[in-house]
Amino acid sequence: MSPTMNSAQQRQRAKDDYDAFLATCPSRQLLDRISDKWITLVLSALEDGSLRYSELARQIAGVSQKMLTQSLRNLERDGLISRTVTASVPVRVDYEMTELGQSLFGIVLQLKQWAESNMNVIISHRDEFDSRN
Amino acid sequence: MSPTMNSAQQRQRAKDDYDAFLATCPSRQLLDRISDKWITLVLSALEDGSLRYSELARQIAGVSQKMLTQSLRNLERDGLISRTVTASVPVRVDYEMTELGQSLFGIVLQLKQWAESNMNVIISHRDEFDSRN
DNA sequence: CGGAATCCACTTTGATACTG
DNA sequence: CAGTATCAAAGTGGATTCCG
Repeated sequence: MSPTMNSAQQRQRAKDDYDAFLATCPSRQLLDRISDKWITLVLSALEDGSLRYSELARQIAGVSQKMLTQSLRNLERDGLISRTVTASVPVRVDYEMTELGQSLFGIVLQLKQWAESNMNVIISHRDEFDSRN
Repeated sequence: MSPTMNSAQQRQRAKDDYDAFLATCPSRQLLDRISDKWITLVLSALEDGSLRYSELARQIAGVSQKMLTQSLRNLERDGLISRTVTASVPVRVDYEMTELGQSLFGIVLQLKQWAESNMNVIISHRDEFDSRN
C-alpha cells in the first residue's frame, strides 16, 4: 500500500479488496460470524445503552450462559462492544456498543424487524408450498 | 382477529405481536434462518436478475451442493425466490428473487458489504485484544 | 444439468456443576 | 453476579454416490 494513500483511499481500497463471495476471503468468515442469531439479539438488546450480563440474559430469552458469554467475547474482541467491570461485591459487569458496534446494529436491527414484520406472510408461503408438495 | 381490520392494520398488528427476543416466538426461528451466511450470499448473488443453479454455485465459491440446494429450497418455500424449470435437455433451472426476497436482499447486502468494508478495522481490534490477553 | 440421498466427521450447543 | 469447565446431545456441513 502506497504511503501517500490517505485514509479515505485506504477504506476504498479495503472495500475493493475483500469479497465475501470468495471462499478464502477473511470477510467470508466475518460474514459468518455476524450472520448469527445471538449476535443480532445481543446488539439489538444494547440499543438503549449499556446492560449488565444478567440483564442481557433476561432480555434474550432462552440464551444459555455459554452462548451469551461466547457472543459477548466475540463482540468484544472484534471491537463491537465494550466491557466494563466494576469491582464491587458482588462484581458488576456492563456491556455497551462501541461506535463500530452501532454501525452493525443499524443493520442487524433491520434483520430482526424484518423477521418480525414478515412472519405472517412467510407462514402463508410455507403453507402454500407444503400443500403443493 | 377482527374481520373489520384492514390489511394495513393486520400488518401493524403482526409487527406488534412477534418478538424475536422471546424464545418460543416464531420470528426467533425465522431470524435464525435468515441470519445465515449462505442465505445472504445467495440473495446477494441474485442482485442483477435470475441465475441458473450452476451459475450460483460458481459465484458463491466454496458452497457445497447440499448447502446450496438446501438454501434455495428454504428460500423458495418462504417465498423469497422463485424457481423456474425449463424442460430442455439438459434441464435448465433458473432462480430469481421475488418482491419479498428483494426486501430482505436490501438488508443482507448491507451485511455483506459491512463485513467487506470493516474487515481491516476488525482485524486490528482482534490483534489488540489478543495481545492484551 | 440439477439435483436427491446417504453416510459420517466435525462443530455447535445446551445442561450441569463449580468458582472468584 | 458473572462467569468457567466439562460432557453429552444435537445439529451442521461436506464428500460421495446415484438419478431423471
